[in-house]
Amino acid sequence: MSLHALKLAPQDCGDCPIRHRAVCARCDGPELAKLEEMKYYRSFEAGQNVVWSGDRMDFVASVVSGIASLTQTMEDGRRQMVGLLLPSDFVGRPGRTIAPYDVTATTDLVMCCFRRKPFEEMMATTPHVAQRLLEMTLDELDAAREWMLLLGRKTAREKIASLLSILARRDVGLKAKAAKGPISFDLPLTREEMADYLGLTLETVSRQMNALKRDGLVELEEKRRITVPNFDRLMNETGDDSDGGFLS
Amino acid sequence: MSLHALKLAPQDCGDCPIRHRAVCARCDGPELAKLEEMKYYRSFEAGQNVVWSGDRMDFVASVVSGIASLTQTMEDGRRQMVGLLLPSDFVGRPGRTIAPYDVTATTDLVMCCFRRKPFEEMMATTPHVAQRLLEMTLDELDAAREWMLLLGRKTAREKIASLLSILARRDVGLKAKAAKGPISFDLPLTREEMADYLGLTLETVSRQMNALKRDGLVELEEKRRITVPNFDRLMNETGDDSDGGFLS
DNA sequence: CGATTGCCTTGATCAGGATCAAATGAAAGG
DNA sequence: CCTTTCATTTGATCCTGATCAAGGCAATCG
Repeated sequence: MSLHALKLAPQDCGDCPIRHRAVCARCDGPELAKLEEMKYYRSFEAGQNVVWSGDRMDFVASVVSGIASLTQTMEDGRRQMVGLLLPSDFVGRPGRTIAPYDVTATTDLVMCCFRRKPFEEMMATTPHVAQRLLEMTLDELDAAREWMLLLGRKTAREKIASLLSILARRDVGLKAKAAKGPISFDLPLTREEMADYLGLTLETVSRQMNALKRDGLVELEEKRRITVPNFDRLMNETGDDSDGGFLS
Repeated sequence: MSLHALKLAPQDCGDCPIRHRAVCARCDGPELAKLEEMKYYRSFEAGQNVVWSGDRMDFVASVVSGIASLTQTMEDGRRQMVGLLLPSDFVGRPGRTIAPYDVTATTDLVMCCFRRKPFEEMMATTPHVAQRLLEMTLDELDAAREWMLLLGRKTAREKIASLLSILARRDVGLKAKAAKGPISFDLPLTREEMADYLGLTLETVSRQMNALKRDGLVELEEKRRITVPNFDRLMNETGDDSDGGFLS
């Protein structure tokens, strides 16, 4: 029986473009058994809320399948996505009981949960877990800072191109990128969610998507099905360095 | 003899508005001695560069005094600040040798450094240090996400008000905030640095600063000396929830 | 002392996205 | 089949903040 969240070690998926965020990549003795017995699963439908900002959250979890988003909302309704949780990403902060953001299932979602109290106790006695969690958190911090550059300084077109290239990489892997073949994938976000991710309005997202289509940078056969004929040409629109230094 | 970075435990400075980020708040035996013998100090003048993005960085450090900033720059020169390091903040990522950002001394700066290799070794054998570092990193991640909301969704005026209220809190503490008296502090940033922090141009920063002054929300006797007569009125301009849930 | 330099302010104009409004299209339901 | 709903597109207009261009002011230096 598989312990999803715990078995994914980075070295197990060398090609994967996403930084895997297994809770514990290195422990395989009693700690794993302890985690195994405290875990449980929860499923959510697309659009369903997982926790509200301000709620008590007495579990930590990692995403098994599907996508969840973290969003912040201002009183007047302005919204900003601040995190996008992909499979194997971790959510919940040891030591903090109140959720600081809304967590929402963007697609159908399965999470592997651990009650916070025993998880924290285990962390205190198992150095590997704390270290792995630190690594993961540092990766997330780097991603957040990349995102800050996007929000603060990129144009609408660059923002869209950046998001699409992130999703393309995630779905297809760096190998495919190197291969320079066309890349196809499903957009897991609505126009509005994309707008919340990018700090734009949904109208601007729509217009810029169609602009990229007009310019032949992407093909949009079905509104939510994207094909990128030439990844490098898309990258040129992102404003990022050509190498796209994504992983360390 | 003081081990600056290590002696600051959160509970030692209850009033301080800034989340202290001591490397090790809880260890006080052999680990402290080990850290003590591997530490060394480096000083920088205002404006001086500490590391360039892409450089090899074979130390980790914590800020003793002064302010440093982390910035990202695009090829065409657009710049975004992604971190502001205040005293007791930590910089440098265990496990990563290449600096992902430019680190610059914004004011005169003293840092307490540890060579990376021995620091990492110590981390591996001292669970408290990894746990403390995890806490600090999670705090930083929360700050980054707050910052993302600012960059993505706030107006120029709200951005300025937010920055000023952060600085005001830092310099004076929550107690003073509660006391509702006027708050004075020195701006440690130029208009351009503020702009890079906020995702604006320096002209817009200048205009909005003067607008806040005209509206009586701040007083600017000397361009870099700020007085906030009524903190709550400034907070109302930030767009944040009134409570200003700053710490946990 | 005048010249230079760095930082800040101010003004005029422009443009990228936001906003408001309406239409389209596809899927779901009665 | 018609209606409803939701996601998306498209159009017209507006406005915030960017851009371009000068000018002020204080500190520093020759």
